[in-house]
Amino acid sequence: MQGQRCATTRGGRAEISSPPTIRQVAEAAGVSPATVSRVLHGTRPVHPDLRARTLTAAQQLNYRANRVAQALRTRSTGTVGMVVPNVANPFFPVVIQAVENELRRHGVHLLLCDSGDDVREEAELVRSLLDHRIDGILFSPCDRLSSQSAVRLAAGRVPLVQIDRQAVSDVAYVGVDQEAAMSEVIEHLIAEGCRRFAYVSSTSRASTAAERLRAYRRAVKVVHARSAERVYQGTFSLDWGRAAAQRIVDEGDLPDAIVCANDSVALGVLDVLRSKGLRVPEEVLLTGFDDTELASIAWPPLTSVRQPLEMIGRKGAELVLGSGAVPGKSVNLFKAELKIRESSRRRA
Amino acid sequence: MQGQRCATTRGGRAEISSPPTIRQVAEAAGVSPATVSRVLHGTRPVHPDLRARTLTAAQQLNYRANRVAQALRTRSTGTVGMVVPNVANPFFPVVIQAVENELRRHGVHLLLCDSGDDVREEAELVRSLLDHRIDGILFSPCDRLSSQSAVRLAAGRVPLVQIDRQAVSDVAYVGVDQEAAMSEVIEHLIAEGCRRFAYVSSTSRASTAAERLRAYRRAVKVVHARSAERVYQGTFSLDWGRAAAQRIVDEGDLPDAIVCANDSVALGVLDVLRSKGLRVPEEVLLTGFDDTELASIAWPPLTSVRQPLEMIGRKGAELVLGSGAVPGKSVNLFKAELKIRESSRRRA
DNA sequence: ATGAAAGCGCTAACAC
DNA sequence: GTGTTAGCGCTTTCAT
Repeated sequence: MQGQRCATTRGGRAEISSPPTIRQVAEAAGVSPATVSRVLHGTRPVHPDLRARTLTAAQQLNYRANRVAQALRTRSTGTVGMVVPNVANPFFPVVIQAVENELRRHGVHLLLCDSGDDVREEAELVRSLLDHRIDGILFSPCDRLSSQSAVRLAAGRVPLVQIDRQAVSDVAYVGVDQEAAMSEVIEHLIAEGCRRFAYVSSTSRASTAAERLRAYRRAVKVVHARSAERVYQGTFSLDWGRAAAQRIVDEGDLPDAIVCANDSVALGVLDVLRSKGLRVPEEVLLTGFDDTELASIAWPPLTSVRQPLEMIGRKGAELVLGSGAVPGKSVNLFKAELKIRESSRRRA
Repeated sequence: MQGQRCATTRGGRAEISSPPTIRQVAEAAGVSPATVSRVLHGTRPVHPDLRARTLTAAQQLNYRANRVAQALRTRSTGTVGMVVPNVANPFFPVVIQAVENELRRHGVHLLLCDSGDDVREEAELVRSLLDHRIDGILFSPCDRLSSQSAVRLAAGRVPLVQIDRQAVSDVAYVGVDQEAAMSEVIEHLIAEGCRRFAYVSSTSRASTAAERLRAYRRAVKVVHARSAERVYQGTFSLDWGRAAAQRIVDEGDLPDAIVCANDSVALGVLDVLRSKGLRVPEEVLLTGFDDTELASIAWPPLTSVRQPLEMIGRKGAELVLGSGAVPGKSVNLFKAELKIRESSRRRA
C-alpha cells in the first residue's frame, strides 16, 4: 500500500513512513551513529547524558535495527537453516517445534526447508541456505549415501548438525539409538514367545531405516534364521502396510509377530488383519515405531517406540548454536522408550 | 573449522577459503563488478565476449551471490515469514509443507515461527520478522481479538495474508468456510435422526473455534434449543476429550450425538465412551473435525471434516508473493469436505 | 568517551 | 555496452 522508499530527500518534502535508520536516531539525539550503536549494544561505555538522549530518541522513533545491514556487517544473520525430508511426517513437527523454541530463546530464527526426500533438491536447498549466510544448519539427510556431499559441503562452511538421520560419521549428530530400540522390540516379542517374524518397512535410504533393519535381522536371526529375510519394503504409508499385510496373509504362512518400521505401516497392517478376521494379538503380535498419537488411539493399542523428540530438537539447536558442531565429531545418541501395549501382549 | 575472514590482504599472503565476491569474479574475468552483475542477472545486454569470460570466471570460482548483500541493496531478502500457533498441531505441517513448496518454486525461503498460542510471543515474533526484512508474512493469528494489532502492524509494512485464522477483516485471508462445514456436520446428524446434541471444543480464542461454535449453535437451535447451550470447552487434546465425555456421561443425559471441534478431542471422547460400554454409533453418534489420519484409523472410523490443506498453503504462498495481499481485502474461502464414516451413521 | 571514515558485497545511476 | 561511483544501514577501527 504505502511507498517503501524514502532516503534523505534533497527537496525537503515530508517522507512517507519507512523504518528509521540509525542515522536518524543519531541526528535526533545529536550524537553520532557510532554512539547510538554503542548504546544499543552496550559495546563500550557511553556518557550517561548521551546515553539517555540516545535511548529517548530511539524509543521515540521506535527504532529497530535492520538485521540485514547488521548481518552484512557482522557476518551473522541470526538465522539457522533446517532441512528435513518431509515436514508432514509426524516425526518432524515436534522436533521442528523444539528446535524453533530453543533457537528463539537465543534470538535466532529458523529457515525451514522440505527436501521432499529428494537428494537433488536437498543439495540445492543447502546451497541456497548457504547463500543466505545462515549461521548454522540442522540437517536430516534423506539418503545416508547420496546426501554425504551436501552434508560435507555445508559442514565446511557453517556449524552443522545432523538430526535424526546421519550421512557422515565425523559430523555432529543427534538422534536416537535405532538399533538398541529395535533390538528391544524383538527381545520383548521373543519374551512373549514369538519365534517367527516378518518385517514391514520402507525402501527409504535414510540411515534410520537401515539401522532398524539391521537390528531386526540381527535380533531375529538368533531364534529363527529365515525370519531375518522376511522383509517387506515399500513406503511409510497406511496403504503400504495394507499391501504388505495382504501379501503376508496370501503367503499362507503367518508369522508369530509382524514388526513394523513405523506406526502408519503398522496400522495399515492392522487394518487388513482385522478385515481378514485375524486377531491381534491373539493370532499375531504387532508392533509399530515412533509412537505417534495413532499408536495409542488404535484398537488394540499399538506397541511402539517413543523417541524423545523434544530433546532431539532442543539438543540439535543447542549444538548448532554453541558450535558443539564444529570439531571432528560429536554424537548425541538418546535412548528410545519401548511402549508396550495390547498389540504385542500375549494373553496370559 | 576453516577461518572465515579473508579480505584483500595488504601483505600478499595466501587467503584461506572464503566465498568469492563479485569483485573477485570481475577481476578474474577482467571486467567490472557491474558487468558481472549484469551478466548474472541478464539485467542489461552485455557483449558476448565479456559475457563468456564472466561466466567462465564465475563458474571457475564457483561464485554464488551473497544474498545478504543483495538484500541490503535491493530491499528484498527472498524470505517470507510464517507464524503459526502450534507447529505440532497436525493441521499445520501439511499447510507449512505446501507453503514451503510454493515459495521455493519462486526461490523464496520460509522463516517459520511458532507462537505457542501466546499473543505476546506472537507480537514479538512479528516484530522480529520485520527486523529481518522478510518480503511477506503468513500469519495464523492465535487470538481473533488480541492478535489484531500485530496483524495490522505487519500488514502495514509487508504483504500479509492471514492463514486459517483471521483477526482483521480487511487484510487478506485464506482458509476454509468453518461455518458452512460445521453446519453440514449438524445437518448430516439431523438427517440421521439426531435431535439432542453436545459440543466439545476448546477455549481457544482462534477465529476458527468461534466460527465453528457459532455454526453449531445456530444449526442445533432449530431442532433443540437447549442443545445450543450444551457446550464443553477445554483444550484440543485427547485428555480433554476424555474429561468432557466423562462429564457428559456423568450428567446422565446422553445426547443423540456428540459433536467435536477436532479429531483428538473426538477420539478422547470415543475412548471413554468405549470404556463405559457405550457404543458408537448405536447409542450415540460422534463427529470430529480436521480429518487427520487419526479419524480414518479410529474404530469405528470417525466422521470428520477434511480441509484442503495443501490448497490453503499453496494459495497463501501465492498471495503473499503475488501481493494479492496488498489491497483492501481479499478473502479466499475454500470449502471443506464432510467425510461421513461409521461413527455417525445410524444402522439402518 | 566520542566522532569520522571505512567498508561488509552487492546493484543501480550515471557517465562515457 | 561498459566502467566508475555511490550507497543500502549498519559496526568498527582509528584518531582524537
